[in-house]
Amino acid sequence: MSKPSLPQGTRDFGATVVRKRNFIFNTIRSVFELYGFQPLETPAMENMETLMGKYGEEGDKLIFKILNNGLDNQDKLEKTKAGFDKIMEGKNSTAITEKALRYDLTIPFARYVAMNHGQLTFPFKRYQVQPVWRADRPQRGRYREFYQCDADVVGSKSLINEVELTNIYSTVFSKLNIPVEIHLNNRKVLAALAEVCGGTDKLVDITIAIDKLDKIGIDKVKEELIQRGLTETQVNQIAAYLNISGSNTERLQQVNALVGNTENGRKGVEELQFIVDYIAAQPGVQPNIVLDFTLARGLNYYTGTIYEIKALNVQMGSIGGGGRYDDLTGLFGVPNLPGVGISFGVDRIYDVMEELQLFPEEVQTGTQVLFFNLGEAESKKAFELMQQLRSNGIRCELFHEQTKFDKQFKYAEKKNIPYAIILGSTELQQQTCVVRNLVSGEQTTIQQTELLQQQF
RNA sequence: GAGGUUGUAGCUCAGUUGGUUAGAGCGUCAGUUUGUGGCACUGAAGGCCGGGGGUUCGAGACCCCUCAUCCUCCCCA
Repeated sequence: MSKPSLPQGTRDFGATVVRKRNFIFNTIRSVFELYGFQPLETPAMENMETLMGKYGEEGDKLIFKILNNGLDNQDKLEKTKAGFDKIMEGKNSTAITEKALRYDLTIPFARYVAMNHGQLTFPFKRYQVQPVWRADRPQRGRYREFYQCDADVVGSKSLINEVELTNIYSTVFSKLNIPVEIHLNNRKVLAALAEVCGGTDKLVDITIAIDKLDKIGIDKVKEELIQRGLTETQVNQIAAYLNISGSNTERLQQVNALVGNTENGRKGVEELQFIVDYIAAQPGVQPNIVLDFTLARGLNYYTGTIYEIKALNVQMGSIGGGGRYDDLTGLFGVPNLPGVGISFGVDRIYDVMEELQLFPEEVQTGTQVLFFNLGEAESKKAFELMQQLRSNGIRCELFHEQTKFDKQFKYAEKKNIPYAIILGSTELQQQTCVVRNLVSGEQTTIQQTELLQQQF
């Protein structure tokens, strides 16, 4: 028997980690609720055809497929073999696999909306916090099983939704104490850039290349653009676009000068302007918005605003992203339902908070009070008192067996329990107990009847 | 899918040009005379050196294969 192990890219979470993760989840959920979003949960697995073709060619490869049961059924041998041949050609076959693990939360959401659009009240605002799976190669900040926290609004074209989502990002990260930049762009601006230089068919090539700007630098981007078949004049135009800098207002002016003469460019600029102005006018703390025209994002269903969250002071990929899509449910036969959504990458947020040491210490308090076990009659009394404290909402436990003080103290210390209640033969007789603060070392003897009034 | 890194005690790692019985720190457990922890001291347990094959009188070390791991690219959260 070899040592037990975990599938690549998956993790166990111990008590400490779960508490920290829950702190993040609870913060995000509470903010979603604050903005009027409602919870939704969908199954871990979806039908293959629901997922395939939605994430681009690369995406399809990264979907975890589930092998059908009963492939050893001799009656279906021919069918199974034919199906396997198709798989070998890189195609899919429902004879071999008809289910797959959820790859993100947006497509299952779209599927849900398409299935239930008759019953839903629009605009429909939902949030969803569940794990997703990708057959990616794991590395720093990347796992094969990880959680996403999504919030989407469908059935509304209003840019106020974008403003709301921006504020959700800002509120969550300020509650978590993570300094971030909220990068904003608009697909229409990118489309306009392609129109102005290179033609619309070069849109994908251009976006892939310029998305890498901060990683590989301007010269390499230029190289890549040439490789992707753009002329030198076009590359220079794009370089001018990438050179846009200054305040958000200045950036908008510059981009407008470059692409504002096209319909797409005009609209994209207008939309970004709306969001920036709307937020600037709101009271309270201002979200840290950065207009970033190099931002592209892979998912090809985005059509308008796109978001990406960059944590400051740490080397980490984006910790959140999202965007607007004109017609997500169209893929599932329900056209004309526009929407916009955002996503939080909890696992990366966790890593960032760990690195910057941002978790509050209170997160780790489990048991508040440990009752010492000092004998049969003593522990019976302690048990009784413990139950009373519990009914008052105090988290406590009784040491499982009678043993010397040393062991019981050390147990409390290991588990970070702040209070010990000592009830030995003397206390039993006098109907008292000793309450000891394990952090300060102070202790007092009180009547057992006073215990419920004690502050922990 | 392409390239690289590292696999030795529960954890972090030493281990010399190949040479007796493979080490340290931390952790675990027990004790320092049985009602007050954190410190200190003493002691113990714990290893098919990732797995398989090869070279050699002799392999933790060298060679081949394999598995796992972490990282980079691609892509993404």
